Formats: sequence, structure tokens, C-alpha cells
Amino acid sequence: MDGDELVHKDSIIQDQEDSTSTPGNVLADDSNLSSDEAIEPTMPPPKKSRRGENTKVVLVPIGGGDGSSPRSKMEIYPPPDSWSWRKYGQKPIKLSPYPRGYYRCSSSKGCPSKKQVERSLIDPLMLQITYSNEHNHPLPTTTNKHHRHPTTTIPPPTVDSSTTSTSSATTDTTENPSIFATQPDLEGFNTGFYEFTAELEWFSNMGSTTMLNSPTFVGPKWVDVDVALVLPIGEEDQSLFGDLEELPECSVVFGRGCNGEHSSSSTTG
DNA sequence: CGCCTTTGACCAGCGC
DNA sequence: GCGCTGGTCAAAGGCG
Repeated sequence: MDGDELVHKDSIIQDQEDSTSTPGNVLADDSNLSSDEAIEPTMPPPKKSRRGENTKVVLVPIGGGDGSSPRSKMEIYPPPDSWSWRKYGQKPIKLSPYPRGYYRCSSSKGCPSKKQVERSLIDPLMLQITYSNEHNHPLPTTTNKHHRHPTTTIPPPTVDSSTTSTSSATTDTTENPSIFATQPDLEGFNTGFYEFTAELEWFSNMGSTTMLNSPTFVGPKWVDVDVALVLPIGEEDQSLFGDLEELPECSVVFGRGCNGEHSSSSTTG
């Protein structure tokens, strides 16, 4: 399961924009990423369809570089990107044992950019972030202007020894946020690709990126990933998505959802 | 004082 | 046409 291990340590980005983009030019598509949001003329009318929108799905391993058990579930930090996100809702997903968080860009009033954060079905250690729309404003120059520590009183973990290590006293994450406060050499990343990572700037912060081009599990089913971005993630991200803890009732739902698919990819150890 | 998180309710879209 | 699920809005509470 070496291959799977890779996924656990890295994140995966994929364009989920209808079929306008072909798997073949996914890499070249990065240059079109800026225009992909521009909605091509062939795009269907902007009707309020709940799917098939201009969205980018990102799989982020919350297992951290070490891939050890998640921690700091009691603490949540702002999204590890230069954008300011404000949570405006959270709902349990039918096919997912974990709730889905809805975030909206608060960097600008009229910014339509949104993102949904949910934990992967097959890999509880993976976070699936779906970015919608594009920011209609420049990236905040002041890195991490908002760095609050919302002492979100998340209900005590369901003591699920299978997924959580019940590591309560883990305040060491307070050090990691600093990495977001100091934007690394993004200039070295100034390419067409950056256009795309503009909203995923935190990815570029990682420095190391890897493109994948293989089927990836998206939501309740596997799909052909147009483009996948693999990068490491810090445990601060785990904290960020700490609120995506399993739902108490999900144990039942999860049972049917993780039939063989789940074990086929995760639970390597 | 301002901003963010949390929770519940309501509305819209999709599938059967 | 009905039911279900997903997505968004609004109100309340808490913290910096």
C-alpha cells in the first residue's frame, strides 16, 4: 500500500468542471485555470444546479506528514490560506459519516468564492475541499491578517478509538500557524499555475507539489481526476477540520458507506 | 465593538 | 407530485 500511503501524506486537487477539460491536457490546463472560471461559452446557463459547477476538489490528508492519528480536534484555526473564510453553515451529508462545512470568503464583501470542507468517505484521514467560484478581489497582501483562535467548543470526541487517538492536550499546534504568517517564496511560484493556486495559495506555501493524473475518489464514487495536486499538509489543517469529527449517528451510516471501498484504500495499518 | 462559530429552519433542485 | 438531500440564511452566543 505504498501508493495509498502517498495519498495520505499529500493532498489532491482536481478540476471538477464538467467535461470541458480533458484528462490529457490537465497539466496544460493550469494555464486555463484562470479562464476556466470565466465560464466558457459552451457552458450551460447559470442555473442553480447543485452540481456540475465550476468547482475544484482538493483532497487533503489530515493525517499530517507523519500520518499519525489526528489531534487538536478541540482547536480550530482559520483556513491555512491567505484568504479569510467564514463558516456559514454545516450539514451532515447523507453518504458521508462526517458533516460538511460551508465556508465563504470574508476577505471581501461581494466575494462569491466559497468552499466546502468535508472528510473523505474512504479515508477519514483525508479532507475533501471543494472550492467554488473565484475571488473577485486581489489576494490580501497582509498575510494572515485574520488569525483568530476561535475557541470553538467542539463537543467531546465520540471516543472513536478507530479514528481518533483522543489526544487532548495537544496545544503544540500554536506553533505551526506561524508558517502561515510567513508566506514563503511565492514569487518562485509565479507561473500560470499560481493563477489557480491563487485561491489555494496555501498549497504553494508548501513548496513541494506533485501532479497526479489518476482516478480519485470524489464523494460517493470514483471519478477520473482531471488534475491532481499532491502536497504535504500540516497538522494545523487537522485542527482546522477538527470540527469535521465523525457524527455520533454516523457510525451506522458509515457502516454501509465503507463497505469494501474504504478498506481497499485506507486502514493500511 | 466587530467578527466568527454554531444551530435550526427554510428553500430549491433532483430523483423516483 | 412527493419525498429527500443539499445549500443558504438568519439569530444567538462567545472571544479577541
